[in-house]
Amino acid sequence: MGRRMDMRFDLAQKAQDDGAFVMAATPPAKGCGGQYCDRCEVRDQAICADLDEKQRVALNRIGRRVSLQAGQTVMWEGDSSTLVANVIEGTLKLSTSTGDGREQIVGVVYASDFIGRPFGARTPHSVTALTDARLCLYPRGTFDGFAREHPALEHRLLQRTLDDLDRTRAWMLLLGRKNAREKVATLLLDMHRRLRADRAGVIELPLSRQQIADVLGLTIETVSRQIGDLKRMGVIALAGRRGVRIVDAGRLEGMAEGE
Amino acid sequence: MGRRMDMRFDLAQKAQDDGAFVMAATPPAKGCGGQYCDRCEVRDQAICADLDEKQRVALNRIGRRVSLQAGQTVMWEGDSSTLVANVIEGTLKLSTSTGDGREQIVGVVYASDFIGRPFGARTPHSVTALTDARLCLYPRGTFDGFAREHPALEHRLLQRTLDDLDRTRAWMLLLGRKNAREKVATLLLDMHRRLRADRAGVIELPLSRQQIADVLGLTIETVSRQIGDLKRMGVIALAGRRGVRIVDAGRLEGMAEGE
DNA sequence: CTTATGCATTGACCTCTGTCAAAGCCCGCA
DNA sequence: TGCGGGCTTTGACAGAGGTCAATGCATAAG
Repeated sequence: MGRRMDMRFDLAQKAQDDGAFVMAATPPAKGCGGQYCDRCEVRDQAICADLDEKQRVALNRIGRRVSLQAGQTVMWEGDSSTLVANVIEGTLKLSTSTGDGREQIVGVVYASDFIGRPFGARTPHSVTALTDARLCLYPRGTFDGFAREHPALEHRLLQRTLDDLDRTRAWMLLLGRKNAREKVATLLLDMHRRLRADRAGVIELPLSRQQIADVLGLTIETVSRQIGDLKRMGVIALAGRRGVRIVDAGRLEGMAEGE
Repeated sequence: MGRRMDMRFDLAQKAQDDGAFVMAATPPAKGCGGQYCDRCEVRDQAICADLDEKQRVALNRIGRRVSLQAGQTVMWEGDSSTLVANVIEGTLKLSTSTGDGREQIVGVVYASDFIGRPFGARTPHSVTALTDARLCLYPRGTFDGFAREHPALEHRLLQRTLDDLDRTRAWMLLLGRKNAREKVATLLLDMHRRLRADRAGVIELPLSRQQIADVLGLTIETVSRQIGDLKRMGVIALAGRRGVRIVDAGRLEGMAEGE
């Protein structure tokens, strides 16, 4: 565990520095009269979708756009909860760690997803950008107040949270009861469902091997071996470090279920 | 896996029969004018806490009380979502299974908790009584409508769902990254926090060894060995099959964190 | 109080996954 | 185009936890 732990602390340190830098360097919030929303890429999927023009302008007034680079951390596990946000673009991870540095990724969020902990004092997990990303960021207290006054927003947030909970519980079955082969197969299928493949059918994974291991509760070596096996068996094909093409989806699905 | 699987199917079958029987045998719903709520044991903790008298009467009119015996299942994974409920008394488990019968308990719910999947078509996991229990049961569609018209109720539901999600994600760290000793220690501490100990300091676990294994992603044998070790080390004492007394809480906490 | 039944414990063994260590190979950079 | 560093792969080995099987022991029925 020594090796792994050291690496963790390096990463955490690095991310923290980067994160602090970016947050400080972001221009101050300014009222932007809703013009962002009009051309917002996710406005029909995000929790603000059911707000009318006037409400959206009001919400916009309390938020601001922020850009993140891959690797930057927006929120830290255990910190007091001061920010929430909509993801406009990019992929981020939610993660927790044990005291001795073992990490578990507890969620991966995509464009239009919501992050942060509204109505609560503490952030229960860290949030880190896996790719470059853009957020629509709100101060938590202000957002809470706005949400309480807009049931349509709260309802959307509830729906989203219920869906997250379902997905998270489904992932518990994977963590507790699936073996390495089933875990890797399930993840590849899951990513294939969420990410768009290019014309060659290749998807670009937003996760490194170590991060895949952290999602699946495995080590990087086991992940590497499983992916290698799947490639040798002709079920998937690899394109560089992050590219994957699913060659035999049926067989991969069978493997995900342990057949 | 053969042995385990057979047992699973027996259990599932048995529970299903029992469950069907009880649900059919329950007297039909009748308007009860809110008199149940007045003496409800959980009315200040459940999601109905913030409703006023009139609203509570209206909610009560769409619900009914149901008693369950230990082992009975109220909802099945994958079924269409037709019921939601408040838990008045007792402990229940939420569980999912793989196609070949491996089970994972994805949640344990106690008095005042909410069960079922509002605003969704499918029940994502089964719900089974671990002890005798009493529920305040609502038809899902009717409940959904009521909730949409009562933001105070939806807000409580949101808060509860956010808390559940936090707890569930914390459990993912345990499933993915903790070893058997840490898992068992964590569970015992968690139960000790939730359940009231008698004057001798003994808590009665609502879970059998197999169910503990299903919560922790272990086998019954590993759970048994770990509990045996903790007893031999003098960290806990056992009283019958279900009784546990924590002798050295500090040491147990250390073990839960992997020290 | 005795007995039967099912849950729990214990033991022996094995396998999957983790650990440690050494190459290998992308990919950005010069 | 060549180089360097970090990520990834591969190999050898160890050990935690799973599997199979037998025994022990609460609990409830008689």
